[in-house]
Amino acid sequence: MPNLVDALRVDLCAIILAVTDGTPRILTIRPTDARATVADTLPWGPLDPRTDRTLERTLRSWVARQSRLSLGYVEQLYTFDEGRAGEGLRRISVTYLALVQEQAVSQAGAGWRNVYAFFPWEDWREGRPPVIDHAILPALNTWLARLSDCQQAEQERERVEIHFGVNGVPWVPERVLDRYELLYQAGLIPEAGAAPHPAFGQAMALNHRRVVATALSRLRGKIKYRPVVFELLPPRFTLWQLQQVAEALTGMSLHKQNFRRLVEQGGLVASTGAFAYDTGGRPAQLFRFRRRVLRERPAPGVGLPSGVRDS
Amino acid sequence: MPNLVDALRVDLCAIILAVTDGTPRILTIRPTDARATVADTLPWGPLDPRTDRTLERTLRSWVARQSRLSLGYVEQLYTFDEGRAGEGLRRISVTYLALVQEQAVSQAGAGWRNVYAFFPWEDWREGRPPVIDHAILPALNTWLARLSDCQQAEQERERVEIHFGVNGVPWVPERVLDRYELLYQAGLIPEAGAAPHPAFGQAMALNHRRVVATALSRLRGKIKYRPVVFELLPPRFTLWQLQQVAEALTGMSLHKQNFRRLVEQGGLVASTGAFAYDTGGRPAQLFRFRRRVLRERPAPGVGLPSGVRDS
DNA sequence: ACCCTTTATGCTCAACCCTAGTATAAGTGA
DNA sequence: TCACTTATACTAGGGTTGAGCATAAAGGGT
Repeated sequence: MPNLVDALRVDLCAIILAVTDGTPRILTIRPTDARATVADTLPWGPLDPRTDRTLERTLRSWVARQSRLSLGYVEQLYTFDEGRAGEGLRRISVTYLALVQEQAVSQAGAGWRNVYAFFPWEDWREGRPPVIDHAILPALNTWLARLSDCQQAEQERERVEIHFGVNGVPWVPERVLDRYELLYQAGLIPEAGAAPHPAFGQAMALNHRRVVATALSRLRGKIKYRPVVFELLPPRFTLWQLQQVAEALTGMSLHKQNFRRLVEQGGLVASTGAFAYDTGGRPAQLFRFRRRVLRERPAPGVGLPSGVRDS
Repeated sequence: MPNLVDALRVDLCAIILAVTDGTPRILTIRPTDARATVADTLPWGPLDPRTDRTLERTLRSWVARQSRLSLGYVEQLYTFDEGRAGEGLRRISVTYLALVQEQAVSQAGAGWRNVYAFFPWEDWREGRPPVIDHAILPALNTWLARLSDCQQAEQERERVEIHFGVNGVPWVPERVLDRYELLYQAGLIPEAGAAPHPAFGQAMALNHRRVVATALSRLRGKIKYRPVVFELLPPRFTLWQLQQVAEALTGMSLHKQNFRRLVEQGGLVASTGAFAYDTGGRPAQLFRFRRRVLRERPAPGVGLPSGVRDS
């Protein structure tokens, strides 16, 4: 039996998400390597198998070291096999998703980046992004046309339809990862180091863009049955703030009155009695998250996006 | 910087699930170690970082070696930190969930075990399992009573209520893992090697029972928005077979007529024109899964259990 | 004071879906 | 034939959702 404990490293990688002013942002680290055009990375670091206590704790400490952030809500996302790097080192990376309220980061190189800069086709809040019809679908179609195997081409065409909402297929926000992988297989995702493409989004180092896609997929799914949005909000918030966060994550606009009815009748929030006066119009009640809802309802979440836009 | 590539091993672990005659079963391996009362394990094996190509491929080959099964549908489940074993070896295990149709396994030691033998409190198909009120809640209550810190006791009491459906809180099938962890923390889960407890279920080796709990949680959640059940069925099936599989997984009985309407109107199945005559009554149409539903609906799944029982 | 703009919030109607049944169809075996 | 079993059709009532109209309450300008 070969020696299995050599040439193997486990890395921990964090995607830290916040929503400010209706923009979902992730924390990135710009490597201080001044040589080439280095792409941003997510905060990450290796596990020391002898001294580190748990995976999550190690992750937190790497994040603290690289960004001085202390994380609250954290969940494990996915474990990627990175294959063998140059000198034969096998890398496995375990990724985590953290939700925080955006805060200034003083650490050099660390900063917040708009998620939709990496996935321009995912933001439907202003309607179907033109980039889909102008750039993405044409590129996918030429890729399909070049496929020689007819049967496979048909299958891939179906994937395009399903994931990008063509021919009457509805757009499904959660399919972020499927869309990313489709574009990747079609050779349309610029590699790290390449110039950012206005239609296909900014690059990141390593496979970090895939990690972000995984996170967004998971989050868009989870928001519907778990009250995770509240991790991104201050303790007291207006319903409009809540809605903006939900919209920022799902990339969809929601009907304001119905959203209000949903969260209020759903018992997700309770009024604090206080008001916010800086709304520009009538003052808005300040609400707080009602933890008790967890007892009352099986799957409390904020309304699923039906693609409706506020007038 | 310390040498990080020593004393670390990544294991791959599979939970392989099938449903036969309304019983959900998992594939277990009985170690051939004849010494002590060895508990069953799931199929697993270490990753060889130098020769193995991908995590999933390695997993498949371990399963094939230990049970001669060849897996179809496989998804990654969770990555566990197993801590340091005796001699300082740090173990990480990446677990996968596979869905198959049950088939005979000839390999020595391999066999199928009823999932609910490990989690007797999770099967509500015959109504609320008596074991909850007779054994589990009393044991949890004495545990709560012993907690000294009053505030923590209140929090833990709330967890019990939420997860076990006390005081009008609805029973939520997906919370399998939460319930397992609660019982574990309360010291009520027998360790591997202990005699199986009729109320708290059979033991498994290592943390494998936690892995199974994780899998069941995931599956019960996923069944509602993804057509995963069909992986467990033959290509042609009756609606009653389909319902039995759904019930076996969720642990809930469903209203037959409504279930039929749901899957039929939902476009999940299509009639094949053939009939099954061995039903004991009127012959039943044979259906097949309608793959095209993936195009039409955002989240096609089989109806959520509302705890209704067929008369 | 009055009007206009802005945002928050209340309310309604119709379409749709789900729940819990009742009723009927089509086999089997006595 | 009847009794029994399972499959399948249909329906009445309640709840939820989608979409829009209407009103409330602030600020600013005149």
